[in-house]
Amino acid sequence: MVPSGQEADNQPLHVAISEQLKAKIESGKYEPGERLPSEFDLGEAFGVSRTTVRKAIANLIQQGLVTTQQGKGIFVTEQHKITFSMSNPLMTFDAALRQQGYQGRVQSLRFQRVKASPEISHRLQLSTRGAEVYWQEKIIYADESPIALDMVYYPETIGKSLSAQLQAGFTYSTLLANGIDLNAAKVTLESIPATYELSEYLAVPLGMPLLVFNYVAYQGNHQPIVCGKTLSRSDWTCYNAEINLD
Amino acid sequence: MVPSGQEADNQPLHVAISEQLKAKIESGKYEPGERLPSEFDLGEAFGVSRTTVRKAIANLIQQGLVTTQQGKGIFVTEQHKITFSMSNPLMTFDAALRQQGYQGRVQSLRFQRVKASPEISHRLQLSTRGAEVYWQEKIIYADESPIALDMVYYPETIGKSLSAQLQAGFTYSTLLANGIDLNAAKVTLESIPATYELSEYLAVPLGMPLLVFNYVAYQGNHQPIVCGKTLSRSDWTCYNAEINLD
DNA sequence: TAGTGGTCTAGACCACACG
DNA sequence: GTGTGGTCTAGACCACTAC
Repeated sequence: MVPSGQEADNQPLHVAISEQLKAKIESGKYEPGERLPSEFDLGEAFGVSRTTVRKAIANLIQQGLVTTQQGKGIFVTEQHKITFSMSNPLMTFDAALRQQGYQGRVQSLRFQRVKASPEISHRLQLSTRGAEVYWQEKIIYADESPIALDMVYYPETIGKSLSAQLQAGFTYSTLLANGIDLNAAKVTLESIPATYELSEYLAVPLGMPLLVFNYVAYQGNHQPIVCGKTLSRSDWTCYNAEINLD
Repeated sequence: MVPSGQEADNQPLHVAISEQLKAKIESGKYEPGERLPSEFDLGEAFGVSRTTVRKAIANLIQQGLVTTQQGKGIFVTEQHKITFSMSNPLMTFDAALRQQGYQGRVQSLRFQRVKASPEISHRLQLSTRGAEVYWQEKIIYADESPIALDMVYYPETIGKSLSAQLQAGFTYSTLLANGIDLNAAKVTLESIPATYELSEYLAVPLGMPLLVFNYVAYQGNHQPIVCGKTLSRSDWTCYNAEINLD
């Protein structure tokens, strides 16, 4: 009883419906930003219950094709993509944003002195046991959209002396402006689905992919200056690199 | 009427339930690989309908914490993570797999001569219009798990002469074994949610994050030898790099 | 006030796994 | 056969948005 005749059979109804809607989105029949018919209307159009329509919409949300707004409707996702160079680790965020036509801004959620965990001690090569570090969490915005959550650890001396500036601006710019030149880094990149907590910070649906950029950055003399991780919305961000094995 | 007393209020029931289950998983009360109670039993335990339990389980699936198997049950996800070095682009897959204790294997889905698209022509720096290239799609396995889908384009001469070997093995190993030495690459890394098609190839739920490793690899003389993209399960894979700006 | 998506229920039937 | 997750229904109420 697939209504608007289509598709191979023995496919669940909600899949058939979401695939039909997906085709309309990808072919441009529903344009980015456009509102889809309401769940009720879609149910009537396809001859199914609202529950089934909602499952179909959930499929589209998981694929990042639409978002929903309570009281307003279902909207086709608009595309953005900002590329960050791995050759100048994360800290180029502000320059990269500016260069690609966005206004960058940070919102500091937390900036406090804490006892370094063994892992952080190791990454920052702190020799004294139980040394203190500064721990910052901040949200990075491109224009008005939150696109990344940055969790950073600074050695005590740096965090203390640059406290005010680090809370107001971007990490790399602040360090550079104070004569601290980073010229090496060890990084890893992976991806995780957004938890509830992260989905609220970054205004994404539960489970949406986030890129995790894990880094330790060093000064010329191999002294670690900062480490941390940047969790960024994968629908907004991309990393690139040029590799030479010579 | 939140049953097993807990949590702030005005949180949806399905969220409260999934967060409780999540806590039990992360604290180890449900161990990796272990089966959770059935949907029916969970519904009784929490005093909610099966629909609500299913929504809670869906939340956990989206966060990568559990997987379901029809007829069998709900199981806590087991953790794996294989790290690939970006300094030796994608092609080190087999060496990296072996080194980290997995048996690597490829399954070729397609290997055929096609007319190069403008994009591929550009990436491979093909001068003649409408040149032909070899297009390969293959699935990469770690032991018995599919972990990546590799889509590769080779210039005609290479694809033709190494046809049999490229279909049977890993790209980099095959090229190296034939005296083709890659020593530079341009790469980008991003992440996307799995579509239906990809979720079937890689045996993951719809929407699970996939890492997209996009690459063009060059021979010493700056000649592009191969380009393509590797879509890998983000729960299995991680990329790292060491960066020097000296 | 009307329309939208968000939550939740109770119940039905199906497909698959296992003994 | 029994138990499991997968699909689907019909209907209720709530929260939010807009007019």
